[in-house]
Amino acid sequence: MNVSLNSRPNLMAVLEDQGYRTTAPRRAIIDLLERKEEGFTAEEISEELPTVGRATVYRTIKLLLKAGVICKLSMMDGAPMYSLSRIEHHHHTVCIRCGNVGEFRAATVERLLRAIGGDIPGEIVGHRMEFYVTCDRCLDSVSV
Amino acid sequence: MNVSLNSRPNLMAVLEDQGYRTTAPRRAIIDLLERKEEGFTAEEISEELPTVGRATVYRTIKLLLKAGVICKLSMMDGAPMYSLSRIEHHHHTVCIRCGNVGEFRAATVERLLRAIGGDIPGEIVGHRMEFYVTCDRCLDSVSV
DNA sequence: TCAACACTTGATATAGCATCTCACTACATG
DNA sequence: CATGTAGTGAGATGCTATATCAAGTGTTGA
Repeated sequence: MNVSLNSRPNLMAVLEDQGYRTTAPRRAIIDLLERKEEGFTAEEISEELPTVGRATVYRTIKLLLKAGVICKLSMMDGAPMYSLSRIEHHHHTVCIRCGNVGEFRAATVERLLRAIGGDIPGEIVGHRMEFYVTCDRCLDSVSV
Repeated sequence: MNVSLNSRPNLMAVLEDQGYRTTAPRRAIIDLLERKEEGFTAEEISEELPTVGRATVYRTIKLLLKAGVICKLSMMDGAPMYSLSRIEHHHHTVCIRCGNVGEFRAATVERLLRAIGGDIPGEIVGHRMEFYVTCDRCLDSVSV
């Protein structure tokens, strides 16, 4: 099913709502992102759009991050990558073989966070949680 | 066995066990780390030991990381920092005001990980989990 | 003991990700 | 459609970290 495409916000509209202008470079970047099914790196976007300056790529990514419509996450070795957000508050799985990014929203996680709040001294102001996996597709390609 | 009296391992001994030589620069770095109560950055170590080359600082940190006696973690903005490991498998709290790093090992977390294993397609090979807090000390200093 | 060899080191260059600078461009509003 | 300003690109710069490589230094074995 193709729910994912429909459930994605219109990224350009999100930026417009924040008072940012619609410009050709931003549109090019966003069009590219909206066609991506997987996670992506900033450098990859920059390479695929040679006419757009790197600074603009990073600037636009930053705007989208602040708007909350994309997420920044890390590969297991710390290399940064980005991914479109499909659901409100979620966490990520990153395949260490193919780089494919998944999202999940387990109620268990939310319960955990509340439970841990009591164990931790001080006030929790944020968290980071990522799971590194070998995805089913990659598991198949290994065993076959 | 290289179990020291307090719960921290003897870092130099850990490296020796892996076949690495005891050298003056390594000893200097490790002595400094063992006196640190809080998290630290590589650059900070390098500045406090001007006679030791940066490369050696990073190399030694990497060895200790591989040996599992220190952890690499991220501040909320992604800036890297390191911390001595005191307990086997744990997670971190990082104070966003003072940078103090805490460790905790909540049984809840381990249960969560197992529970999530079922929800996630593919095979989990690792994870990253950090909590950003304002620690009690900093909360006090704000309210006083 | 000591020489030989392999491990280590430091200075420097380089890599990867990201931001800053600043003159120039082009969007949106009056 | 002129104007003010947000936005842009080229290139410099910053930061964390690693690669290179000649020179230095632990350890081993005779």
